[in-house]
Amino acid sequence: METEEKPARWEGLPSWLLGQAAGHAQRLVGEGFSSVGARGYHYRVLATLEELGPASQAALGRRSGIHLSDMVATLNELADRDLVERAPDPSDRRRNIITLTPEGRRQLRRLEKRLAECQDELLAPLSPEERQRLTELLSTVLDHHNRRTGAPEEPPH
Amino acid sequence: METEEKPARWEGLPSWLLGQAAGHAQRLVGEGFSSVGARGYHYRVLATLEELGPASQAALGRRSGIHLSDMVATLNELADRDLVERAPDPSDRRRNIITLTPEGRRQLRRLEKRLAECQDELLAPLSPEERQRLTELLSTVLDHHNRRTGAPEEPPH
DNA sequence: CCTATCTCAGTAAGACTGAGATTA
DNA sequence: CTAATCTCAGTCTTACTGAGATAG
Repeated sequence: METEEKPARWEGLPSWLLGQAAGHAQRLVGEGFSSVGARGYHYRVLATLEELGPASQAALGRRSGIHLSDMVATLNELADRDLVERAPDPSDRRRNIITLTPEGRRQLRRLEKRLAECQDELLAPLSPEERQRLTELLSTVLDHHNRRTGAPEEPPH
Repeated sequence: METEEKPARWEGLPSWLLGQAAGHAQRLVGEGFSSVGARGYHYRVLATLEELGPASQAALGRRSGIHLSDMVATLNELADRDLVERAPDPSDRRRNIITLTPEGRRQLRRLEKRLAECQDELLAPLSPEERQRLTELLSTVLDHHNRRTGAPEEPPH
């Protein structure tokens, strides 16, 4: 009964498959994060903050790869929820010093738990060897393009 | 001198790798398309139109997976460039019949050429066997999630 | 009455651009 | 004067939501 639906001509293209798979990944992770009232930028800032310790917004942005202008909005949201504290730096009054609160650290633990669960759900149909293989192939592609498109490194000063 | 930059803790996660790789893919394809004044939706509509022949906006949307509301804007743009023609359907006055113009078909040929070049550039660092393997792994993941998330098929009627 | 079709306005996330104010 | 820091207000793409008008 015509349950047949031939795929559109673009559905076999690697760029399409990547986009679709990334879409599922983002949906899963996004759902996991939003189930505890967060989104991707929140996780990245909290994780960077745990790694660096108290830091300026500019330092957080450089390390996490988030633009300064987005950092402002993200920190507003995190501070509203008391997950970080924003205090002026007495030794350089241009800066804000951002500090992870105990509640922020607990939130980070929750987000990392969700994140791990999502990875597993994302790769559910693959064996451990296949998961490894996929990760390697993606890393190879990524290294190639990050080299020629300017890695997460400092641009011309 | 400290050219070392340890990756952030999330940079090895499959969901992150997928997102980054998809980002490169989208950038490459987007650049290819915009070099001839188009974007992704334009290609998808033109390709669907060539496959279906003249069709209503709703039919195009169902087949191409583009929302009706986005279809309106996309067809406005394509019609402005004389790549499609929009004419009322005399036999059902709710409908518009969309037709591919000769210039639209030429544009589609250009877009498909760009698209093929982009796939090659995207997978440049991989051997033919690796490209095949990556495609298979992605398809496996995709099939899994499309089954449980409602495929591009008709939802509850 | 109910559904299909088309249109318009708005949202969301992530990434990015530009401008301005303040201070080193 | 230059450069760094922070803030605010936009843009862009893809995808989706809701409301309304028209017509079958």
